[in-house]
Amino acid sequence: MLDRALIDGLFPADLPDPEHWEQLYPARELPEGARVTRFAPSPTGFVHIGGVYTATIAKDVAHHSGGVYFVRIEDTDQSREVEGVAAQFDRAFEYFGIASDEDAASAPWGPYLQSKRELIYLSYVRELMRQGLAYPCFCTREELAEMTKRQQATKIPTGYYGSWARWRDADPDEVAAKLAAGDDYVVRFRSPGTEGRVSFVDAIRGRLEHEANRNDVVILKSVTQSPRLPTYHLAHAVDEHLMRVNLVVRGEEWISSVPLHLQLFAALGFEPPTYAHVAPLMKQESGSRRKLSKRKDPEASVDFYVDAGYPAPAVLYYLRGLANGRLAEMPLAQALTTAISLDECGVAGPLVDMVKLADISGDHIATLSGATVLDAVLDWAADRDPELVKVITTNRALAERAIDVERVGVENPRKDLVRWSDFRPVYGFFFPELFDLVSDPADERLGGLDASLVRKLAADFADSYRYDADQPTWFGQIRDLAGRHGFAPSPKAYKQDPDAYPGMLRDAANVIRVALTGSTRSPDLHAVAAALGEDEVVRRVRALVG
RNA sequence: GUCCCCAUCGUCUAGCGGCCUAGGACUCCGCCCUUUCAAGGCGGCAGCGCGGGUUCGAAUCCCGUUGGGGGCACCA
Repeated sequence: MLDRALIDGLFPADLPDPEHWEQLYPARELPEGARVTRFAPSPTGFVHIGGVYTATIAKDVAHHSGGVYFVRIEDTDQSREVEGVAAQFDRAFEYFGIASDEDAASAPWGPYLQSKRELIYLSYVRELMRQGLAYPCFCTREELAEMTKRQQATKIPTGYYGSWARWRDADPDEVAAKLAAGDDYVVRFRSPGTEGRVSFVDAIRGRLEHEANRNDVVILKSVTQSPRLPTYHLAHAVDEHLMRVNLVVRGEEWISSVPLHLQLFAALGFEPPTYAHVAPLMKQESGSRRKLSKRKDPEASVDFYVDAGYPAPAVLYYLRGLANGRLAEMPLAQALTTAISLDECGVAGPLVDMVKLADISGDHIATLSGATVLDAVLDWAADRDPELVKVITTNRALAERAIDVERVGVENPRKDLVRWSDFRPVYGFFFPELFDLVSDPADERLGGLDASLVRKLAADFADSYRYDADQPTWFGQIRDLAGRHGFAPSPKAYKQDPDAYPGMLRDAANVIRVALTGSTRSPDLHAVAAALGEDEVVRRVRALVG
């Protein structure tokens, strides 16, 4: 056992004892059964959609149990830290409704940034060392790498344990000498056991069993760093305890660490939290599947959803459905307020399905009022498409007429908007400033009709065009036009003798549609013509005449 | 290498020993509605990885196997 004075000499003289922190951070006064959960992202400048998924579950469970959810930034690896992430986090968390319930100004359990908790960790590391439950290790990274290589070569478990634990029971004099010489070191946890198995109950998976931890893991990083920070493992135990977390919702990749964490909680004299390990979001890749990757998959980042303008409720609804299949069967509004249940969470690791998300999103937008959609589009476009913002605001009345086509006063609104970024390609044609005239009669959107026929058709339409408020009368013009130019009077007639006609009514109507909208898919033509006005309709169709 | 987790239509899933000739949703396909594009309605294709048990009876329980995923860092 190391000399107490020697140990204390490694830490600031005025470092408080654990008792100090215990008193500083009171137990939370919450109703029976209340869950205190947390979301603990590391500030790498990237918010993973899987983080939103896990945080949504954590926050939901906390709130439905009368408890609290908070965000704690895990910035113990300063080398990975990225500038300006705080603002980025705030935006993303706000957008997806996973912002923290409390912060250092509103609650006494902070700081919520691990790098600001240095002294707390140090108190506990010193305490562990005083009790002989932790010790300094002077192995260099090179020595450690060499050790791992030898272990792999002899096919024995890798790690710092047993006879491989060079400094675990080193001669105190040797340790003192190294320390006196100012050698660099880390502090390792003295793992109590190398044998047996541990068993614990996971709130999602039920009883889990695992080989006990045998490794003397690093709990405090190199002394050359400032601030001198702990590893995740120690910070986890200390923070969950002091911040009075009683339910840890985290990714499945942590299951293997539970035996270690349980040892740490025991060594520290803490009550361990309940764990809930969530299955990771997956991505299909040529036959097999893998975890959604930050590097390879754009849809792994929340920015992808925000930038494309997927409405947050749609994304959240999709994610909640992934967590609890039962919620996917409910209407969106209900699913968003119904509690997620941990024991109903899937354990397999679902593939994120962008097609399904698109369906959900389209359905959701279809339920929104035109004004709501417009406001959301404006909001989305604010710093992404200034031109669109300008056009919409200067033509607000037209924009409203456009968005209301087949949305207001119909039983089944059309679902042509999946993301806010769709507004421009889908509704942009309503605005002359955003519309490119279709002037090539051989344009492929025209469906391969003979160019001279297209010209004649367009000229005839433009010459005879008259706006009529009555839809059947208005559309009658196109029907008559088609008839005059030899198009089949009915689909049936066309099918009987395709060679006798240039096409069907739909083909003729398509020419007008493309001329007016630039697309083969558009809202009802009569409504479009009404919104555009007679002059603009004629101008667009005449462009095709050449 | 070793430890752990997982396994129902292409995808998300329901199913927790007989209500299962396996239900729903998305995709896809067909039909209907429609003077045009959508939307909508109806219908269809498609699944319990494999092998052993247990049981009167297994998608459901057990074992094995295969396949997939993850951990084994002074990253979280």
